[in-house]
Amino acid sequence: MTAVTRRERVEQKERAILEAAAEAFVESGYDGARMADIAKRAGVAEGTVYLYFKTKTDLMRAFVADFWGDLTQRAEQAVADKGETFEALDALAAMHLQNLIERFDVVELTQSGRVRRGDTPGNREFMKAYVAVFDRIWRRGMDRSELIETAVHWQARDIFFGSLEYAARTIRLHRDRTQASVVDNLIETLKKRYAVTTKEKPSTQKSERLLQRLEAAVTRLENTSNRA
Amino acid sequence: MTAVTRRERVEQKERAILEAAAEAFVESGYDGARMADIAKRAGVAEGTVYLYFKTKTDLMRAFVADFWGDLTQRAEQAVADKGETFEALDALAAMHLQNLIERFDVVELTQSGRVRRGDTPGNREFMKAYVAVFDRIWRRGMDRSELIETAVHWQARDIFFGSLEYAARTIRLHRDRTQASVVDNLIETLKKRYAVTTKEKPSTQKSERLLQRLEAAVTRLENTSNRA
Amino acid sequence: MTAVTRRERVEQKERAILEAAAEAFVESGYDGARMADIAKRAGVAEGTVYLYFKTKTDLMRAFVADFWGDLTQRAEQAVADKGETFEALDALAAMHLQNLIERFDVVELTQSGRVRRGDTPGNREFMKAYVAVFDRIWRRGMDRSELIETAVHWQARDIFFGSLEYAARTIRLHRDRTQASVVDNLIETLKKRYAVTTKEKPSTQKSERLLQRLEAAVTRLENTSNRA
Amino acid sequence: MTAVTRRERVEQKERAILEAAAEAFVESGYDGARMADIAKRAGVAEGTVYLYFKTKTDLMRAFVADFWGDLTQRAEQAVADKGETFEALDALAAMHLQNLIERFDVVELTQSGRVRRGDTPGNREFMKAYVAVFDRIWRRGMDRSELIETAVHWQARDIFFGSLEYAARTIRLHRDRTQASVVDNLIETLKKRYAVTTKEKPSTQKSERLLQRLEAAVTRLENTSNRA
DNA sequence: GATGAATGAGTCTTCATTCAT
DNA sequence: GATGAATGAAGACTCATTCAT
Repeated sequence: MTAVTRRERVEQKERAILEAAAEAFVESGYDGARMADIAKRAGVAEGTVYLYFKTKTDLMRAFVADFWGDLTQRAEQAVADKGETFEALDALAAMHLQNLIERFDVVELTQSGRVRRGDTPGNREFMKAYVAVFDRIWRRGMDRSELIETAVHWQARDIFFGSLEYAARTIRLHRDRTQASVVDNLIETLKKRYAVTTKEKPSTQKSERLLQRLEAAVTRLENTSNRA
Repeated sequence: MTAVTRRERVEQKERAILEAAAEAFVESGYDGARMADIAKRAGVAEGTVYLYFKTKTDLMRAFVADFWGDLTQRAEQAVADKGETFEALDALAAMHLQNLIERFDVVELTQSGRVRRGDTPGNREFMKAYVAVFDRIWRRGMDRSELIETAVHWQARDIFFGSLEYAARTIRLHRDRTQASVVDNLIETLKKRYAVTTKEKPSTQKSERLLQRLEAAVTRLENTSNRA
Repeated sequence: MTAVTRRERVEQKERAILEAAAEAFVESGYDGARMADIAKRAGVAEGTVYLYFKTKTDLMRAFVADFWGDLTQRAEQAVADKGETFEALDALAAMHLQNLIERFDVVELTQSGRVRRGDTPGNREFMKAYVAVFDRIWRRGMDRSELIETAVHWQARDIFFGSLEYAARTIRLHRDRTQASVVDNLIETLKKRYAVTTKEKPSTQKSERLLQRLEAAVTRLENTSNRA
Repeated sequence: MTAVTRRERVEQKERAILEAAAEAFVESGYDGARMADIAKRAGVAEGTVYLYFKTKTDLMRAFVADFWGDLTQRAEQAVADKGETFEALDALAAMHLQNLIERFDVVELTQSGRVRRGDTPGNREFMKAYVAVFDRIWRRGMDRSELIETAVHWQARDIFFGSLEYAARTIRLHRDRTQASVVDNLIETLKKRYAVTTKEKPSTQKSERLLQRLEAAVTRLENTSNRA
């Protein structure tokens, strides 16, 4: 009944395995998960799993890709209709925090650089796509001059994702902390730091820009001498 | 020179094993690490490891405790002589980021709540002691009215540690980003959000700081070129 | 010839493992036997053994059950067509002694209540089924009045099995002793003690019966006072 | 205080180890017993055990020898003052059964031909000395013509020891069976088979014996009820 | 003689992967 | 394509025995 064409049937089975893998990996981590268990959960024979995924590592990779792809899509939707920069960031933050909390295990499993032996070189790729959602908002904010000119893109990004991730961790332990307050505070903080206030004196801005250039130069110097 | 009393020798061996374990765990994670390998690295027989640590899990536990204890101590020292709140936070941030970058693997391994199967219930305990260093600074800042009254302690903490952690991750991938700039930006951000404003022009402070860095960088350059 | 259906092949392999285990256990005892060795003897890989028996203990259990089941069956057959009590006992004794001598190691291994660590709780169960063969003969002998009324069932049983077991042990050491002579002597002894002789004066019988009742009463008394 | 001469101190330590070994072996069997545990129980260092016994096997051997030596001595004492053959056998049987029941684990451990790997080739030797007590009685019985001329020595011995051993096993499981009744029945059986009949009414003897037991039981009862 | 820390060979067991059906 | 029985390498842990102090 469900699925008729050969192609559909294949995809359906692949999906089943992937979902089974997700469960197993999240429950027990990469090493803890058993292929036999995954097969059973997916309702297929052990050997069958290997028809779809060459190795356990491969299955892990696929699972991670799948997960982040899904997340990215959701993030993009959440942001789609937001016009103003901080409004969009607010929406993204809310969505992200929600995702982090809901699927914390996966995120953790996924991004811990080296999911120990499931060596998934390329995990980062999927996360990049996700992070790109933020980047787009930010760039547009700069274009629209809703963000101060001296804002350093990646620094803001670190604060954005870093804070949320950490918050997700603590929120799980302290159920009295609300997601909303975390998001509000983060946005407020970013605003205070990066939003363009019309009152700001241009002269300040100018010297600030100069400082910024100096900063870049010094950083380059530091790196140069460090490497030497 | 190399230990004489029985007690010293025992402690020395325990330390050797712990260090070997650290290496192995960091390199390969809990599951990936091999007891045989740890023993070899420590220069003892396999069975000997079990004289000091009842099980692999136990060894992991000891390693984690050891690591965080050390980190905490270092953080406390770094902060000890700092009076003003943001000065102290600056020092702590610098130290923390340094630690994170240097021993990123361990931190990751350690704090990913569930190092899968090495189940180290109580890891959080060690981190708590570490986080307490921040808490003390913050509370004093409130007492001294250097922080705005509406500041929410834990939110600030999330931003502080979250940003640094995330930054550590990205810095490892983008060598052109400096630790100093990350710290500067974070402190600046926190100030903008939580500092009680005293009219003082912030740019002055900042440029001063930059001058210091510039001086240091140039000095290094001079040394480098002298050597070449 | 050598099995065709899947089911047959599986059973064949299980049997092979069980037989290999029997050999190993008998040769070296529970602790002495090596799973690797059993696997090799059975012509399968080490892991395969674990597909059929969850653990070494489990394998031991199966082996013991198997062995006694087989023995019981053989004993029942041997006795099947014997009518008169002592004739049946003779057949059983011959069969039992034969079994004991042939598979002495197993019996010893098996019944030494505590095969140390192969802890086979329930071994006794299998032996019970075996002993039941004797019991049936004895009860019928009582019913048919071929045994004196005062005969105590379990005492006779102890002599029967005890003598044979011990004899099996000594026969193995002194090859000049024949099984037949042992069985003959045992049956003769039991006859002298428990067979109904028509010549016996009724008066004697009567007093004997009285003594028997007294005996029972005393035994009860002894137990009572012991327990108190 | 206890033990002064060097020799005494040594023997005392050896005894301590032997006793510790006995405990361990009986509790856990040969393979189950740990040398470290034995050392601890004996209150000496692990290495010390090896100063007294070359190997674990050796220790086992010594323990077995010790055990049977003691048993033999007790059996000889029990029999010492008995004149008539069956009287002596009765005493020996009672003593033996008592021993078997009390120290069943050891006997089992000891005599199970191959205490698996503790390979004690020579265990039999110790048992031989024990069995010799029976042999002496029997031979004297033949000399005195208290036993029929056709009696086969070893067959009688098998029945004697075999029955008692088996009975010991069952008695442990059925506490309502008394040792006395087992011994009585065994002696009665042997008499019926091997005693030279002297017309004397056996019932008399038996009833006499029963009277003794009755008296003893009643006495115990009296004491019991007094206490209550 | 005594100690007990150190050794390392030897065990059971697991599990990713293969392959005959 | 699917199955699942079979494989066997690998790993944590134990414990009799040794030996430097």
